[in-house]
Amino acid sequence: MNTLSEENYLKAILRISQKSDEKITPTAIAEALGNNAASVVDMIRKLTDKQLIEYDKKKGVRLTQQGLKDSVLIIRKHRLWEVFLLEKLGFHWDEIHDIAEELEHVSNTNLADRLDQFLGFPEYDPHGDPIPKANGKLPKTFTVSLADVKTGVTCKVAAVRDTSSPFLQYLVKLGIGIGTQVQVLERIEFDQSLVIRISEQDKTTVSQRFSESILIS
Amino acid sequence: MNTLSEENYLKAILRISQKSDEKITPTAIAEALGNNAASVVDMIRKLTDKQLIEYDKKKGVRLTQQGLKDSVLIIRKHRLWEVFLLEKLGFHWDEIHDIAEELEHVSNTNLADRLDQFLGFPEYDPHGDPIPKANGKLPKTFTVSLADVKTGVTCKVAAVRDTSSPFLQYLVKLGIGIGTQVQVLERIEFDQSLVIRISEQDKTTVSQRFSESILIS
DNA sequence: AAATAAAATTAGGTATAACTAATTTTATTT
DNA sequence: AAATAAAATTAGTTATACCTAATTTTATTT
Repeated sequence: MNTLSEENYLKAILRISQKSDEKITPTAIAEALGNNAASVVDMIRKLTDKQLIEYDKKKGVRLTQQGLKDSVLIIRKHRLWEVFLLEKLGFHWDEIHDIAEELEHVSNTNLADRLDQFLGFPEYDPHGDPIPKANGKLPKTFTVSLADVKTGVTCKVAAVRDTSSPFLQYLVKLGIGIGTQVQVLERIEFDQSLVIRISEQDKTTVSQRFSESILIS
Repeated sequence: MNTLSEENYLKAILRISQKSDEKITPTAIAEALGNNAASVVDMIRKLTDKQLIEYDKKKGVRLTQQGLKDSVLIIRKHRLWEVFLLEKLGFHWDEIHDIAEELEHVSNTNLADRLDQFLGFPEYDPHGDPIPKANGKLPKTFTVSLADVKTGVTCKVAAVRDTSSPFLQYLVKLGIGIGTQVQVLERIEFDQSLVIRISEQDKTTVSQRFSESILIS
């Protein structure tokens, strides 16, 4: 079994690898976890010894088969618990991430599968992220962000790239949730901010960083 | 906030205080947690500094108001999660304790109350133990054990004092659950074992240790 | 290619929470 | 009351997982 820290490293490595295809450096992991790079080097050694990752200066950090399996399970549990917290317990969008960060480490073998069944085998979590199946397979993921949508086009919010409270609270304030229709009205060249229409509401302007955090379908 | 270890100590202290009125010694805590007495002395200092307990060689260890509040909340979470695991996820009687040991440490402020509501404000957990209310109050507890029942009397199983897998699996095998009718047919003087009738079944003999672990109403 | 900057690594240190072994204190026998 | 046993405590050690500071390696400029 893996410790809490080990699990958090595995999860971070998986998330980084999903975000881009660049090689995963100790610095990137340090940044993702808010840890010192020296600590990361320690943990890389530990995870390598446990055969959960492989590390090569040229290729960076890679998950082994076992490491991938373990980290996908953590993500699976995280997202299932998020569905549970929102749908069953009535928590708000911006509260569930932090609680799921703790719940994901509860370690019983059957827990994820039973929870999955109890929830009716959901495919996406409340942020639109795909929930890995029991066999490790992922439903299809959305990768086009609102920032890449052409002017005039109307699309639907499919997922969010940022699960932090401030971001999600801002979305609530704007009236944006998963499935909300958004039309891109104008792109301001100066700073790539977007003028958008959210469902039937008045126009709003949002920053580039904001539009990059919204994935659409 | 309290660490995982601190929480486990608080919980152990509460449980010991509920079991008997004798003073709580470092040795008793060490035994309950399976730790070395020296470790317990360290932790007593820490919890005293945090004003969660008071320690006096004469009076032993006592929970302060805050310590009591914290430890009751842990027990509350533990027992609520047990109900969830059994009723909602379909885990068996003997599986839920260990999972709840992990779940009880998840720390969101509203989690226990929301879970409580979701479960319909249950009063007892699947082992018959009373679930502390949000205000810290306990439903009435059963304290008479099967070992104290007079010969000939029929009673109902209200709770179990032991939540270990082997014990619970034995209960399942015998056909005993919370609410099961049990009649005491004979008490063997030699070793205080009991001959009992479980609902309508044939007679069985059970040991003293066994009958002491069953609380009745 | 040399100089500089950035990244990775090593060395050594800290806090937590456990441990063993030795000692002191308290309780129980004789 | 002295002897013995048990309990509590202290002193010192270990593993985990982090840290800072210094050094080495690698990458980027000039």
